[in-house]
Amino acid sequence: MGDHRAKEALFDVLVEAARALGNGRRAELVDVLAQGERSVEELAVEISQSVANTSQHLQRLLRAGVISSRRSGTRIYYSLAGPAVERLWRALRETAEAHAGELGALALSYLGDRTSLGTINRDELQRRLKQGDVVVLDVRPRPEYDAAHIPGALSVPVDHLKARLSQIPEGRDIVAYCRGSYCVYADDAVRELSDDGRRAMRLEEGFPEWKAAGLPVESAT
Amino acid sequence: MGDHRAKEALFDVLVEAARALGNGRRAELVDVLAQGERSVEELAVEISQSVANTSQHLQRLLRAGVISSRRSGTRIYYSLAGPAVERLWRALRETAEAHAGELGALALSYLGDRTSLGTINRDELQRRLKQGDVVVLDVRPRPEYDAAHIPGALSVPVDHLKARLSQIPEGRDIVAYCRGSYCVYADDAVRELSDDGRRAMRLEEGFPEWKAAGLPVESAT
DNA sequence: TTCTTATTCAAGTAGGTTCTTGAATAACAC
DNA sequence: GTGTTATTCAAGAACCTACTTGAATAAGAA
Repeated sequence: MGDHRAKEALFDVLVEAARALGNGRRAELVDVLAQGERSVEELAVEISQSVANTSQHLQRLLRAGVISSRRSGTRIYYSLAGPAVERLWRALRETAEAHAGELGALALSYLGDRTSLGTINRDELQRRLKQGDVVVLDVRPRPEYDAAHIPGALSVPVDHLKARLSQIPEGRDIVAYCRGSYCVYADDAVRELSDDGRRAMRLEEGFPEWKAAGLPVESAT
Repeated sequence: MGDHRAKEALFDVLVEAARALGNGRRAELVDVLAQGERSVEELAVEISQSVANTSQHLQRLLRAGVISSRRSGTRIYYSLAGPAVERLWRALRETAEAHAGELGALALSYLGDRTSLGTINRDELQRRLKQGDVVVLDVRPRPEYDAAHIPGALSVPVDHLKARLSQIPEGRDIVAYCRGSYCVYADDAVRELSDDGRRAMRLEEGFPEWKAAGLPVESAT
């Protein structure tokens, strides 16, 4: 038994990644980085924080081994450190879901009422993609589409959707997807498409889950 | 887009479980509870903290949905809230391992030099158990063995090992297991058994991983 | 070189966390 | 009822965190 000092030190280190993820803004950063690498300024915009604050959060995540960075000219690009981090972030969301607690009410107030939205899961989408009777829209911001997307998906960031409605092929069902179940972009897109009289539904989860399931992925060279 | 207040609130809640796990003492509690339910006082002893402090940590974990409690007479027993928590705790350890960083040095100082210890993995242990050419020792504290253990394992808590050396069947290899890779009990047992001239090795991971892999489990009564 | 842009650093303030101590409950035995 | 044991609550001291502001680097362009 003995050395409880060394044991404490060991567990204090094991827990560093949890401390890093234990902040809403840093969790938002990880959720965005799960889509692909991004620069500091882009990330600051995504999480609605100052660049200085975002930089400090990123450094905390970096020290904890949750993300890694590379320099390209004057910009620094951050990305998730590896698949263990993706599993960690997923397990965290699942733990929160299992707890229910306030989560339901908060999700409702952020995501709105989802009961009327049609959904489709990964396996079925994959089948219908093979049959070719479906149009897939990637409604995430453009840099995330460029980093990687579902093969054949069209990039239509949700804030450009209204202007580009006419360019979306007709005669087939539309499936919109975004970052994951806590992302509103696909919901908003499905509502807008439905209002326009199109048959639209959202992919149940998001791109990271598609990729993690080992399904095919395409990226802009 | 729209309501970044509601988004912040949502992520703040998603992250509650990470904050709860983001403390070495609470992580130790989770590591013990992964073996089975325990009372407050038992847990306080395990993590070398006062009962009042342990109680406060437990309540924090409870509020975050990481553990659950049941009362039995004058005692309150805590246990992990569900399988998502086990995955969370595992992903956290894996993230720390992938980062390396200080972890290596700290693990060495707490666990000692492991290079000379023989190990065996789950699959091989299961095969040798079927052949019956191996003695399995559960060297965790007794309440953890009582909660659940590998079928056929003998309970020999590591601090009783010296006194019970003579009771361990001879002529077969010995495999000791405990809580997991960051638990020293099996290491200490293997060293002691080797010093006594027995052929001994440790199970690579611990009981929770055995159980999570869907392998058979046995419990007292 | 100087200018520009992206990022990081440093210092300060408001608020949160951890552990301690001693008192308060809650269930049970007598 | 009283006494006993297990657990929780409350208040306080030392320390850590999150965000702000303004200055400092570092790479590249002119």
